[in-house]
Order: sequence, then C-alpha cells, then structure tokens
Amino acid sequence: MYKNLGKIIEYFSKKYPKPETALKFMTPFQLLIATIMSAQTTDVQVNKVTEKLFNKFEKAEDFAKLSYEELEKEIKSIGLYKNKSKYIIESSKMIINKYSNEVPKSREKLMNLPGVGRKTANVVLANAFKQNTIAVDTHVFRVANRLGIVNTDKTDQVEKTLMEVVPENYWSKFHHWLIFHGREVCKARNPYCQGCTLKSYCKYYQNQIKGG
DNA sequence: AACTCGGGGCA
DNA sequence: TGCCCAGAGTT
Repeated sequence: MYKNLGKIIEYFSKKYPKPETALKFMTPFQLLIATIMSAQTTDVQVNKVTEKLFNKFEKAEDFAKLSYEELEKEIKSIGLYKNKSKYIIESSKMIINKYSNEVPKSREKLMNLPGVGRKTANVVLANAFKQNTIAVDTHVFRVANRLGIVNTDKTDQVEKTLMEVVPENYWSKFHHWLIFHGREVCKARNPYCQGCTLKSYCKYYQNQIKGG
C-alpha cells in the first residue's frame, strides 16, 4: 500500500469534490467519436467542434457515409485530422457491419476499432458504460509517477498498479483528479511545485530539492 | 524503438 | 514565431 495515498485522496476530495469528464457526454457512439478525436489534443479543442458536428451528423450511419475529405473539413481545428477522419469513418463502418450498429462494451472489441487504443477504450467503458476503470493518459501517467505511486514507463503497468493501490470506489475520481492536477499544477514542463499542496508527499519534488 | 500525423496556446 | 502539448498506428 502506498503510504501517502490517504493524504492525497483527502486533498483531492476537498479540491475537486465532484470531478467530471470534460468531454460532453452524448450517446455512447458520440462519446466514442469525441474520445477518438481527443487523442493528442485537449478536451477544450474537441468540445469546440463536437456540438456543430453532432448536430449535422448524429449516428454511425451518418459518419459512415462521409468521405474522408468531408469530415476533415469539419474537424480540421483539432489537428491530426486526416488520421482521425479515417479512424472515425472506418470505426463507424465497423460498428455498423461487425457490431450490429452498437458500440461494443468490451475493451477487446473497442480496441479493435481503428483509432481506439487502451486509453480511449477505457474512457468509453467508464463514461458510456459505467465500467470502473482507470484510463491512463499522459497526465495520469506523469502525475502517478511523480508522486511515486508508481514507478514505471509502461502505461499498462500504471493502470494495473493504480487499480491495485487505489480503493475501487475511487478509481473514476482518481483518474479525473490526476488529470486536473496534471493540467493545472503538475504540468509536464515547469510544474508549480512550490504552490503544490502535495509536495511533501511527492517523490519528484523531494528529488528536486535534494538535487538542488 | 522510432517515426508520423498537425493544430492551438503561449512565451 | 518557434516551442510545447496530447495517443494510436505503422515500419
């Protein structure tokens, strides 16, 4: 058991009493598409395009009909739009043809869709299907390593260890907490260690002050 | 294991 | 205006 976890949970519970997904939840299909789009960009950028996009195109059939070029125009502002347009359209086709027009509810099947890796699959499982998972994005990965809750460069190992160490009823909250903390305080570059309440529990900070 | 895809935000 | 940020697929 990671010894500072109680303190960390206590701090986050106060600071973020009711953490929620930044991606606006719609249908499971739309959440899947929004999550595919969110790779290598921010939820803010994705939310800028989804309202208009889902107003024009609602269901898998609507996306399956589009040409790559048509969809590229709609989502250009999120970047990596050629890949993502292809992933979205091909995933839509696969959902229709292979999964009876239902977003699959298993991780294996979700990860079989183009553009869906483990992080995206876990986000969909957690938010669309209320399965208890910890999706490991770059924030979760970085913050968990810095705090010293995990010590690994393997994403799958971060997920595994967090699920072992964090009480199950906190998995979803913990996921959001590390993301918020990673964005606002424990940033990839120039983290605000001085103002961070968790610094006395943080391996990264302790190493910083030791190193000078 | 390294490379590719690409825009927005910010110093 | 150039650097940094954020996942998945391919080679």
